[in-house]
Amino acid sequence: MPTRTAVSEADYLDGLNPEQRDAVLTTEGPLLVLAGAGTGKTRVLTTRLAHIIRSRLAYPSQILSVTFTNKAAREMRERVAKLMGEQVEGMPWLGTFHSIAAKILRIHAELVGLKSSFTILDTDDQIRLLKQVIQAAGIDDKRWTARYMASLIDGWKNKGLTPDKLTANDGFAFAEGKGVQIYTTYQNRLKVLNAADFGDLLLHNITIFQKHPDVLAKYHNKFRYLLVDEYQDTNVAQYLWLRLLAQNTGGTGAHNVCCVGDDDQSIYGWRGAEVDNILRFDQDFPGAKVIRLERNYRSTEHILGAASGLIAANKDRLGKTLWTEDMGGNKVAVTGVWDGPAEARIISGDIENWKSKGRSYNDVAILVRASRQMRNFEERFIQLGLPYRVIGGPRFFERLEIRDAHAYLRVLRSDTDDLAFERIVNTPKRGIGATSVRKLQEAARAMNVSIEAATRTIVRTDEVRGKARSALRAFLLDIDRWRKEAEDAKHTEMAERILDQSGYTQMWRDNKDAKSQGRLDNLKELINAMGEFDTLDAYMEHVSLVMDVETGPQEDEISLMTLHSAKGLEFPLVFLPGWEEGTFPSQRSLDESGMAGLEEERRLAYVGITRAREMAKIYFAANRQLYGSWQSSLPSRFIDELPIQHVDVESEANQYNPSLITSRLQESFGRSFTAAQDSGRTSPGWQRYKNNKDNNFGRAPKDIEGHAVRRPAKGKTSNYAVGERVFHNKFGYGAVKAADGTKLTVEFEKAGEKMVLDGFVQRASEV
DNA sequence: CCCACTAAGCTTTTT
DNA sequence: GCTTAGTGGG
Repeated sequence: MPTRTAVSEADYLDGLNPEQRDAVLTTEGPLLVLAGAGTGKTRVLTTRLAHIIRSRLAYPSQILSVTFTNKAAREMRERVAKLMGEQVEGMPWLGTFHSIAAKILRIHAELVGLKSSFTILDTDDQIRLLKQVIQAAGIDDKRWTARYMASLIDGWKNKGLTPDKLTANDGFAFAEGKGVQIYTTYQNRLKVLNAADFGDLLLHNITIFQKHPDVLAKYHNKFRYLLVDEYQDTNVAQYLWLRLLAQNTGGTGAHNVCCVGDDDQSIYGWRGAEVDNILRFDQDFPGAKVIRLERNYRSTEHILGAASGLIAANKDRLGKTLWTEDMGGNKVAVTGVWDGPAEARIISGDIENWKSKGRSYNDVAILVRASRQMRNFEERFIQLGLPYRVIGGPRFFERLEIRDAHAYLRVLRSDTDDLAFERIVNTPKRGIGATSVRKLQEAARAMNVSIEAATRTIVRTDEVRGKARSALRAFLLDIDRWRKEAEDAKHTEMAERILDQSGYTQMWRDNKDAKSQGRLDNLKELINAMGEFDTLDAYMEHVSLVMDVETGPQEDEISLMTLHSAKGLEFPLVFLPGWEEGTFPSQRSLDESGMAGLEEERRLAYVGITRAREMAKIYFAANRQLYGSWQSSLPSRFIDELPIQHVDVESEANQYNPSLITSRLQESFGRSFTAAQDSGRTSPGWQRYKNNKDNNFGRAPKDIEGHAVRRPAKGKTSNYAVGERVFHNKFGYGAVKAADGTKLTVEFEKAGEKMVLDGFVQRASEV
């Protein structure tokens, strides 16, 4: 047992403000740290860990610290190590919810009917397995797709509901009343396969803790302190798991649990996160201390003021008042533009301007609501030759070729991994068709053995004939040989050999698709990634839980990402395009979740603005192309909610019809729009592009000047008369009710009354 | 077994 | 409008 020693000269506390210091030093009892954006949350977390260890309140191995992402866990580990110097032992219980749950489950797997060597299924495996279960149940698999059922089951697991707990719930309302049956069968299949999906990791932990108090007591004794990052993002299962562990830390009946989070940055409600968890903290842990970190070290007064004013419109929040000593600076700029391409032109121009002042591209981020909005920017950047990187998007380990390669490695490791075997038995094509595979599955079921075992039997009968039979025989021989060779050869060497000898790499070499070369490169990269681990087992555990790959050294590049991926990051200059009703707040979010959805969208807006250190620029377009067709759009309500004293409003010169936004914006801001210069055709990058006639950028400059087609004639009044019947691409047919310049009020037959620009309608008679 | 056509659907993302 | 998954014909 470590003994408590007073720390006289605690240099690691230097430079902390009073609240931060309080959060570090309040080690005993439940503590909620409400850490606003940019208030030094990670610093507090890591210093607190260092403090607990340095003061000998606990050994590193007695502290449980959970995060959501591997990135956060990695960062925390690195920063604690830095604070502690070299002599610190590792922190074995610092990791993501899932990696820690997996670690615990491997120890007690048999208590839930698994073996310690269980495999962790990814979403892809999960869906393929569910497909089989749904088909076996004789349910309409068009109406109840495997993907949909997987999301239902995930949802139940996120709520901590095992099949038996679900019956009291609404499990019968799905899949022709067989929702519970599907779920139960799926869970049984997982058990037979000795596998767990991501949701199971937590759920099995909860089951074990609830049914085996002796096991739980062991962890109570082990963990003296609990630390949770991003508490606002926890779902019910994570909450239950935590509650169970927190009941009795150090075996003393204490609740030494410290949760850190920000209710205003809860943006994952759609994947099961419960803001309620953080709002309710002091009820869950009576006597909890709450510390607010409100001093912001990131942004200027105006950025903070704009963000705070916006988030104040939310009702469900604990409330914080962020402040900064960084007074002055630029106001948040709000700019109206004509359409998406114009938005990309203007922002690109701004970025070139920034660069020409000696600042770097790395300082700049463009944060969008939905990834489809990235396209305009990418096209423009490519034209101008501006360097950029897209953050997020499809991840390395989720790629088809990587999953196939992993399936080969899984078969190498285990002769009972049915899902992996099925995946590669005919990849590359060996002439083993769906019929043959079905026979193998049926045989396996009948004999109650794995598919590989069933295959070994069946190739000696006449059940499978001809090419399929010889191919299966050859495949089994390959597998046997690989397993034998793997006893001596290095795992990277084996992987190369298997991919080669199975014909898998050849398959991609023969494929004429443009993506094939990239896939081959990825396979090489995979071997590299494997080389960083000593054994195949170590590598496989890593990939199943750490679905990301270390990013290499940074070039000087503009960052392009979604608002969601931007959480936790900061940039001197932040662009926030697409602030239009329907796009942001997202219509779908509003339709599906109503007021709660709107509040989450608003929190997303808050996250966006608070990423900026020096300058935040918001844009809205009058016209937006959605699902192929153009539609006119209105500025986001969030723009109206920005406090006027922190905002500057401007509009793209001669492009955004100011009368369209008068009602909303000029009233709120009480002033006219100033003009934003569209440097689209004068910027240095555009000059470069124009001078390089031979450039091969794919898109004709049509997009760059092409919007003129749609622009209503300037200074003219509308050609449409009141009462005239018109057609609109999105809203359909309607009658003109009023005309104000080029702005028409139309009563549409289906869509009701809308205000549209006359450039968007045609005479009904001319359609 | 492969390719070509059609239909559908279409935020956000981690593990 | 564009991608992806599923189907049907050759």
